[in-house]
Amino acid sequence: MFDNYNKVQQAVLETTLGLIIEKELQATSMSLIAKKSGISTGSIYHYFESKEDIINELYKGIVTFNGHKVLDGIYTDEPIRNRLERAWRNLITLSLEYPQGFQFIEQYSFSPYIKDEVKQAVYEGGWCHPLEKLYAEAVQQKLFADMDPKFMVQMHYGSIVYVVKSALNHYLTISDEVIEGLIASCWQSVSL
Amino acid sequence: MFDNYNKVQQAVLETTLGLIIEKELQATSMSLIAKKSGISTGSIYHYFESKEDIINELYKGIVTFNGHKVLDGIYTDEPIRNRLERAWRNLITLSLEYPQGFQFIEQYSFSPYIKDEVKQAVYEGGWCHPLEKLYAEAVQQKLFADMDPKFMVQMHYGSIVYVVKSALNHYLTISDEVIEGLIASCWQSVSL
Amino acid sequence: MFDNYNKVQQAVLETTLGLIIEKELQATSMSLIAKKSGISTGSIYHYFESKEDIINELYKGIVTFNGHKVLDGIYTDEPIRNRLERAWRNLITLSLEYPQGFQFIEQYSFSPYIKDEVKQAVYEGGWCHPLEKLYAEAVQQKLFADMDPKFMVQMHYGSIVYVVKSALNHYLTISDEVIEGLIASCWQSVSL
Amino acid sequence: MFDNYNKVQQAVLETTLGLIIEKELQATSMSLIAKKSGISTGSIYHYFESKEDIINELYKGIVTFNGHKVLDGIYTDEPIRNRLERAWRNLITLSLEYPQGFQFIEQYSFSPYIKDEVKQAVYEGGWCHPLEKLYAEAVQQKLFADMDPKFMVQMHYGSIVYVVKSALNHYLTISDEVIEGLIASCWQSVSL
DNA sequence: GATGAATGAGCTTTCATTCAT
DNA sequence: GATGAATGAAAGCTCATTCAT
Repeated sequence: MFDNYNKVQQAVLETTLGLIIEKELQATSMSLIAKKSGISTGSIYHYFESKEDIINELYKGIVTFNGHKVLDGIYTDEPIRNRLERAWRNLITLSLEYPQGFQFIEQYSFSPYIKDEVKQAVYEGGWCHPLEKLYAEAVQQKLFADMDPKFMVQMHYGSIVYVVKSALNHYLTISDEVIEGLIASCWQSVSL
Repeated sequence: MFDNYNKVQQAVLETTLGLIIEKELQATSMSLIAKKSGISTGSIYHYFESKEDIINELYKGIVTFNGHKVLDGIYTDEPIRNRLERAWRNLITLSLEYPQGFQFIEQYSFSPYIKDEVKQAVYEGGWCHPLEKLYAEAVQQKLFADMDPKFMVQMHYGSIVYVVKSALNHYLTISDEVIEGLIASCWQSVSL
Repeated sequence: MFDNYNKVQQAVLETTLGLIIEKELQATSMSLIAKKSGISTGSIYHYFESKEDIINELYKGIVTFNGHKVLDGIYTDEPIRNRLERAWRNLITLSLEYPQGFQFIEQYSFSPYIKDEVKQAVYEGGWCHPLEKLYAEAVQQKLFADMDPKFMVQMHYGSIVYVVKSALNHYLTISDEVIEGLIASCWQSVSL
Repeated sequence: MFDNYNKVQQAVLETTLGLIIEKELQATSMSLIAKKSGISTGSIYHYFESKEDIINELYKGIVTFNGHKVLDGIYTDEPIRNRLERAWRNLITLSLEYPQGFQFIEQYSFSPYIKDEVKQAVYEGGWCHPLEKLYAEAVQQKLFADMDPKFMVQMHYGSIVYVVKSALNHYLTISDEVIEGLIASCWQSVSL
């Protein structure tokens, strides 16, 4: 999941992610990360500036990883609908396959612990912009109503996030049928 | 916002909410809450069992408050569409007027710090069930496609949450037009 | 056990004794005493100056009570041996019947928490002096070796205390036979 | 006194012992131990699990130390009387030379703060068993009356403890003569 | 580069005591 | 005389971070 980092950093980031999801940020101490990852605190501080730095790198790493997964296969010459639906399907699959990363982003995208400059990455360096372009195209092709693509992306992203969240919280059960309904509803919600 | 609590508890809950949103849970120490609320730590512990207890009461209080606000004016004999759209409009207004409560629920509904029994309140004691009933009616009246009301509520809730979130993060700007578009999209997304 | 005190004081002293033996002095808080005794903290402070005062009164009260019990029936015109053995038997019975008072004195007679002036009560206001007089008589009657009565009292008191202590700690089992052996050994240890 | 421990642990244990005797357990705070021992609280918690752990290790350490001192020179082929009297003399010397350890055991051997498993050490890992064997031999050799060796050990231990205690409390003065009288009385008390 | 013992500020929580009612 | 809410200093303990080895 953290391909841009060296082995030590990967071990730290993966261990930290697991601990934060399992126990909460405040219960995830450096010494616990050290013990679970097998890296001494001294070494952790050699590769990361601080605990805050680890969390922020984690955030960046997950957003980057998610971006690649979501955008996988959307730069084709197929019709927009196929490509857009593929993106949303990618997002659903990703969230269910990597629930820790999904939960982490959900839980900490509002947190003051994540620096504002890093947060921008979610919106600007992530998959938002490419998707917004797809929406803009759909508007141009008169497929979608003339609304701000940014707005539509957030709206649909929210739909998906909450259905997945409910599934992870065991409030809903996700089936193929549900996924199809979700994707169809997204499309229909803004169709002309 | 916390009408069921006495004055001391209200002061503590309101102060805590403000601090958590401003600084993060882990940076919100009891002594800071005491100093800012003007209640001594001893008194805080007279009214709350622990820090965890404060956070959980905060959660419960906000969910209850939000529930009343969202459901305000939906038990009329108007057509379903009016009542459902009123509920969503209530939610949007509420989230923009009380952004701290909104952010808190968003950030901590996944947190292990909130006890599972308290989390259930969100789904079961909150506004979800009444809204699900409205959706079930709409399905029966052939207004909506035959999908699980729980699923539809979550989907639409997610749409609204993410649009509001983007606005609070200054990624989007919300106008009346945006709100109308959002509500219309929700309705259209599952309409037959 | 605390006949010289009023009802409120008695309730406080008895509750405190029970709690200290069960939980330790440091785990016996004023609020716990208040809750268990049914007396409010305010009232406790009306009748006692401080927590330290309660403990010291407790000490005095137990020592006084024990003194009466031990000396019961020794001011007769029977031979010294009968009277002395009766005193020791009284002590054994007392310790087994009121183990909490016994333990408390054992545990706290060294404690800096008990004021020095109060501690003197054990030696001087308690049963030590009367017993020392009996020993002095026994020395005079050439029953006992010519040793300091104070020394002999402490020596025999120690014997009894440790046998009782071992019984309370379940290291020894006390039977009538054991008690007879103990008393006989005390007598024999200093006999001429 | 605490040879099995490293330097930091020794400093902590010795400082703690001194403070507890001087001020009482509840007045001996971790920060006071840290300040007086020159070890930071963090380090103390690196070497001990908790305050309770320190106290229990203290207890174990003293009991072990005392055991060696008391049993020193009793495994010879001299007559029993010499060896037994040497043991008691060792105990008296020890208690007067290391009064803090002596007082600590006296004061806290009843305390719930000391775990039951640790308390057993006093009776079973300490010097009691070896001494009980000596007594059993003395019984077999018809030197002593046929009584439970455990009982006799406790009885004599109590005699010594209380004479020493009285001396430390300045109620008695200990001289060589007193010590001789004490040892002789112990022997005589159960002699046939 | 790697280690983990050492630090001490700061955490949550308790508790003896006071005092308005 | 009785109450118990209120106080805040101080308790035991944790933990991000440093640095000698």
